[in-house]
Amino acid sequence: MGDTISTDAEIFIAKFSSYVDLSEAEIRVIEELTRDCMAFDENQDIIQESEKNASAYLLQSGWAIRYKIVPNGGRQIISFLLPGDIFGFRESLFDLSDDSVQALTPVRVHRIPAEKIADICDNSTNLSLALTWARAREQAILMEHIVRLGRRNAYERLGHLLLELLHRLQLVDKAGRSDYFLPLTQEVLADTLGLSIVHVNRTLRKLRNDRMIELDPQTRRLKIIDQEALSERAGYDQTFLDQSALTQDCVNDAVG
Amino acid sequence: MGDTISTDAEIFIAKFSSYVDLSEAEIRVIEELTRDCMAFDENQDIIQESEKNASAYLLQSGWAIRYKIVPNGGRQIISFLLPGDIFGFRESLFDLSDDSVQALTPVRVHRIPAEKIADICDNSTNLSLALTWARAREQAILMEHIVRLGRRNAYERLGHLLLELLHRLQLVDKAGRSDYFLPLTQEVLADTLGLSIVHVNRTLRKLRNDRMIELDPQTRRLKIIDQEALSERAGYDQTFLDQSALTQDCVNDAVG
DNA sequence: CGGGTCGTTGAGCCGGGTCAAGCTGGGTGG
DNA sequence: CCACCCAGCTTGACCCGGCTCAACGACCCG
Repeated sequence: MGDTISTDAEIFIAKFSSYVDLSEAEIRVIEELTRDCMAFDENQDIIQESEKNASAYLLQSGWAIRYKIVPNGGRQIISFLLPGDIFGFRESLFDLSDDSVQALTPVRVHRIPAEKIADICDNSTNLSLALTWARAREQAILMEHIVRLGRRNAYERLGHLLLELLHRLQLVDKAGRSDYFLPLTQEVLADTLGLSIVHVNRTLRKLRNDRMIELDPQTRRLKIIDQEALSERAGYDQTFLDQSALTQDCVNDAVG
Repeated sequence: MGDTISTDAEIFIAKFSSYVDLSEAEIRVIEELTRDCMAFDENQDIIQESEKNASAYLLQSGWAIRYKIVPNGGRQIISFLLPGDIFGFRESLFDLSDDSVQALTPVRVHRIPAEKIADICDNSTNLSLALTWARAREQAILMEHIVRLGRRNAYERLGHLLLELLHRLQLVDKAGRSDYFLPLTQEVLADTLGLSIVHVNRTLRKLRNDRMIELDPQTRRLKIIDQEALSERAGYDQTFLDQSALTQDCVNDAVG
């Protein structure tokens, strides 16, 4: 993550620009939104369970997770929040949302009060569309996670997740061609994939032995050696992430 | 489902009314939207994989599933679509959405072209909010499904799902106090819960033996004998479905 | 130097999968 | 009206992927 970003707005401008043409004014709006910023430490909660908080957040840097605790004490990680992601809007609609968002690494976010969101959406179809698109994409990722949990074995789950993270990070320029910084403990992987820590450990070993990945537990650098082979083996199809798949036709239809 | 609905609009009006106050004009919009209607037979696809179709659907009657096929031939059911549900909007944003929607029973839907959606949202904050809320709720259900698959055993998964369906059906007046018509084969349950057919069968038997449920495979009538006990046993908390949890504060914030 | 967090490995067990067979009831054609 | 078929349900026997328990190792930090 040693890249240099001149302003915090850049990552969001780049992300949105890949599927809509932003005007000068819209770019200025984004720059204003990203002017002030909140920092969270590792393991600190960003949104607490049952917090009534009508605002959204732009994730500037670092990794976060959305998770729920089940009655018997277990934790299920629902999704990863990566730089460039937007979150927290849905929660604001419910009095009680029983999921929480927590920083996995030091994190920087930009908070957007709900009234500002409404204001922005009213005044810019492009930005309104961007928000709609971000939510649609988030939903596609959740659906893929359901398939991963329901119909894949441990080896496939791990391979599939590692590929998804690679591609999501690449879209925001936070990964190399085949490697990235993976700040996850084996416990976090286990709680994401519905597996035990021990089995995650053994499955990672298998992936290493098969020369699918290289992972240095010290530096936390993950390298996917053969994306093609791993995609095949894990049943990975990155269609669900493609933002280029948004056609201008659809855009026009959707905004009327 | 022998209830009498004077017009198709009623179910949606009732649903939306539970968290926003609809104006006369908005009610007329809904009535117009539900004027014409498409019918699908059992097992017929409503939205095909990779269909580029910029429209949304209101589900009037019947059950449908959203699912994906995995490379090795398995099927994962991602969600159930019940009367009163809205679907198909997200798909319209992507060129390729790799999930499909299929009727489980005979189904009636109202199709809404994308430009009409945009038009409606522009002219009614209430209806725009309703759409936003419906999406948020759908996402909450997906998240709960992830927890179910990742951190619960077969017994809990089944119990949890049967309770969720009861409560969702009750909200649209399609279930009794503790029983409903469940048009699902054990294969459908298996593909939803990430289990094998055989194990679903045995687990249903356990639920019956424990006097948690009664289920007649012929009539397909399911009765949940002790909701309290089953909720406890399955770790079920219906918070994630509560629409009353939408506070007026939030509404005001969200629409600015 | 001691404690804490995370990773690693072995041994044994069990929840749930697989395979295979039989059952049941409704639908269809002769 | 019966014979057959077929989809869905049921049950038994066996197996295996993944879990649990337990111990140990490696590193970091105070």
